[in-house]
Amino acid sequence: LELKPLPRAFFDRDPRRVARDLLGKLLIRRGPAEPRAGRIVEVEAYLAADDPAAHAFRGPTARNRVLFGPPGHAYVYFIYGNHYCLNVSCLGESEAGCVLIRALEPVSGMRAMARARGVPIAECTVLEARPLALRKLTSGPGRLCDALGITRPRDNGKDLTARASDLIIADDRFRPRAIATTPRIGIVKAADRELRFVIAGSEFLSGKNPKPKRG
DNA sequence: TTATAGATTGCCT
DNA sequence: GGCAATCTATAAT
Repeated sequence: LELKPLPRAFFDRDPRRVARDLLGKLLIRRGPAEPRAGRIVEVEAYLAADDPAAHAFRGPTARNRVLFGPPGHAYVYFIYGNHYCLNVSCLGESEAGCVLIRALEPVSGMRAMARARGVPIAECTVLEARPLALRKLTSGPGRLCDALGITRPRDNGKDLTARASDLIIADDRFRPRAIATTPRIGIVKAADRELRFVIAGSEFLSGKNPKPKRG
């Protein structure tokens, strides 16, 4: 995958617009071996201003300082004592919006993903078992970080738009047919706002039985 | 200084 | 469907 990262200007926009436009893009972990990559099928926007659910809502802290820096950088945080989640910062220093990457459709490096996730590799290579098995790799914000080896110590603050970065988001010209919106998942504050965006009908959304509304 | 809730997941019944 | 795991940021003492 010899794709260029998305430019910084892509992320220097309202998080809702960035979120919608990130659907269909590729999240790529480069390394010495085959790249691990997945197509973004589910995201959530966090607005910071007037968004009590956003980590940036109460201003900058040691944990969220990346959000108050330039756009296009990785904000990785640790949650529930077990999992990392990946966000991309949007807008500049004065507006700390971001987009949470919640699910990918595996595209490349599935063997390495399976290894990283502790899923039997055979399950991901036997054709019949694939759809179900592949869901275990990157369908969920914690899972996709596991699969791509994304951690806070390693990746927080990383510039996702840098050519030399080992973690980038790229456009391979894929365009989603239909996009749906729903309320964000797993939050209680501002739970009514429809800031979750998914590729309608994708088999790789988070959750057990995803049924997004049309939007 | 101590308590609690959290942008989750996987295993249990 | 229910709940434990397991750490940390933030609230409460």
